[in-house]
Amino acid sequence: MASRSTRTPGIKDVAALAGVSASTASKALNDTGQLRAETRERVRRAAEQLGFTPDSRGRALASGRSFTVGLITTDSSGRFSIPIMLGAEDALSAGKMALVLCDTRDDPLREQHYLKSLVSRRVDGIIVTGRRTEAREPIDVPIPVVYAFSPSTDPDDTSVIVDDHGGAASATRHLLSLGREQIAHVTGPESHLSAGIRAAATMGAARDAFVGQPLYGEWSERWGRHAVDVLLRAQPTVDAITCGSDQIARGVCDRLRELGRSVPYDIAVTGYDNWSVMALASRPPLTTVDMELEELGRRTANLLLDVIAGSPRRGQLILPTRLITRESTLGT
Amino acid sequence: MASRSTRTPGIKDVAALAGVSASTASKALNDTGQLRAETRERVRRAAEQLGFTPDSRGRALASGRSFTVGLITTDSSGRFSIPIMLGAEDALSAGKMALVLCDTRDDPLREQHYLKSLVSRRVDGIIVTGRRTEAREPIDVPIPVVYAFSPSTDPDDTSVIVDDHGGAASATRHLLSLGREQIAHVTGPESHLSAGIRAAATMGAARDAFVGQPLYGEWSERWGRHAVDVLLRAQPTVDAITCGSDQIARGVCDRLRELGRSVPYDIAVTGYDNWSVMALASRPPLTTVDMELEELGRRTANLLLDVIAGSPRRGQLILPTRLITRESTLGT
DNA sequence: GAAAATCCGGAACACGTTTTCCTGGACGAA
DNA sequence: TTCGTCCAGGAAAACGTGTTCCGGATTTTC
Repeated sequence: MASRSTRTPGIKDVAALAGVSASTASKALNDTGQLRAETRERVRRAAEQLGFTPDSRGRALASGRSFTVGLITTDSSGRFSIPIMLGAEDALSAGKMALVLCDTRDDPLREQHYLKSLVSRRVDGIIVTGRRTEAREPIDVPIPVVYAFSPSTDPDDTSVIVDDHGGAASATRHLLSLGREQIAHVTGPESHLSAGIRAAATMGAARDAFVGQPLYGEWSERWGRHAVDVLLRAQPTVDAITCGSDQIARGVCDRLRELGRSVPYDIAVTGYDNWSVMALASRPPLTTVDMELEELGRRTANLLLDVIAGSPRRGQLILPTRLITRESTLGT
Repeated sequence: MASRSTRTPGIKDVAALAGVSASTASKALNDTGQLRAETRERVRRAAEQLGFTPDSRGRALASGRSFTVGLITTDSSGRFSIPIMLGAEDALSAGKMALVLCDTRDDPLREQHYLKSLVSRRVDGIIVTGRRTEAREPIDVPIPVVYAFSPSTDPDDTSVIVDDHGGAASATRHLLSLGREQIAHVTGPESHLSAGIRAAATMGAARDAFVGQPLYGEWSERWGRHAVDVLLRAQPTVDAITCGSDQIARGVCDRLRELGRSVPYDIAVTGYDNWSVMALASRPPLTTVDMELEELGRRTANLLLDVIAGSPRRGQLILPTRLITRESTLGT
């Protein structure tokens, strides 16, 4: 009875079983065209009986779209790319789109290779993301592109980025609202854009309450611990420390505890990133700024879908952060 | 001169420019068939001039393959899935395959949805991975499948897993070789397969040197800290602690330091996972077991490629771990 | 110089679907 | 009865590539 071997059934098999033509079967299954309800139902039953699944390669060819988008990340082992990726994947799968993953490992050659591959697959769009907030060179492809987290250097490109300034400012305002009057800032390398922006935002929001200069170092717990020593020597009366990352903040908390300073009663501490393994494991748990990267990924994907659908939205979309308050800044 | 608008050029455009037929152009570009070298070169130049990129949808349709594999993960935010994913992507991209990402978020409904989508895309194969080492129900698709990290409950399926027993044993043997004579074990929930296996392996390798019973708790720094108190009360002369995870080990180290016990001189400590943010940030840095998950991802992908190519390799492939020695077990 | 072998390239088809166009029939209205 | 309208469904083209087959052209061989 099996026509050939047990090949996966095509629409023609369904059509044959239902006693109609392939085109009629297509219309029946896609709820298009003019068909009798009875015919539609018959085709539908035939499809179910055969376990028919439409071959999207054929569909892609016919529709001119591939229902696939590519995600190019320079470094997906980084903890920023991953939530973005997941958010994008979530939003895309809701729209029946698939996401193909391309990790360039920061290698321009690999990036070229992936771009060719994506163009060759006639991907409907591309999301480009990076591990730093610095703007990056745009990619050159005849396909809609949206940049996430790292914007394109071309302001006419579509980019979705985090409001780093607002995030840092919100942490500082939170400390001010708790009555803190001497706020210091410990962060990563001065050469990193995000470190500079967060430092500037902190100083801007703290105004007279800011003490000393931002302490630039590296994104590590060790630097956080060391910075405490430096800071207390210069500013012994400091009552709050905002940090450029949760790692630094955790180091700061550890060192303060070792020195017998109570967090938050003597000194309040804030982090940045809401990286749960740091923010929650810290003693005490950290008040921190969540960049809502998964939401950023979702928004990026939806923006890309809009562009694909024909309504391009140029320029930078700046998404707000969210302040998560925990014990490291409890009110006194 | 442009035939229509600035459409992306097809092979027919290349053929027209080179003054040959489409089929000849195909042969020229794929180094197949019988063509004069001069013709080949002419076509090649035409392709380059037009910036021609073959449409892989057409190729997929014609070849019956999609050059795509799906990766189903129950939870890609987990830190185990990510390196596996990256390794797989790396191995696949070398073989001109693309990886489409499906994060089920542990929702059976989403899993079904993704499976349908992958089947519909006529994916060449599927990699299934999970965040626990427990075996999982196999998926039912007419497509080659390889399971990574979480094997299939069907022993005839192809699975690639970590040698958890060997990993834990290697850490213990390492401690024995350093002359440690009273080894304890602190790990996660007893209900977790990996916790049980690692505990059994530790006891088996330590033999008489094992003291007390494995301490089961949770995979957290807090439990590690607490376990130290429990352990020192019962076994005050313990000189080595193997932990079921780096998080636990970090907590253990922290608490020991607070109690004035030196790691490694008084008590040596080992972790598990080589999760850099824990293992390197710990004081002191942790000797730990690296499951080499990226390599596991690569092996999985290559195995899948083999299956796709027609040489199925059934059963479980158990990959070795690697012991990374750091200061937490320095020789005395 | 003719037959055979070799080389080159084109035409046609296959892949699976969607879509456009078209036909045959049913039905209603004049 | 006849014409027009509408509906259900079929035939064919289109998407872009790879592959198979075949004929014409060129070279080789006797």
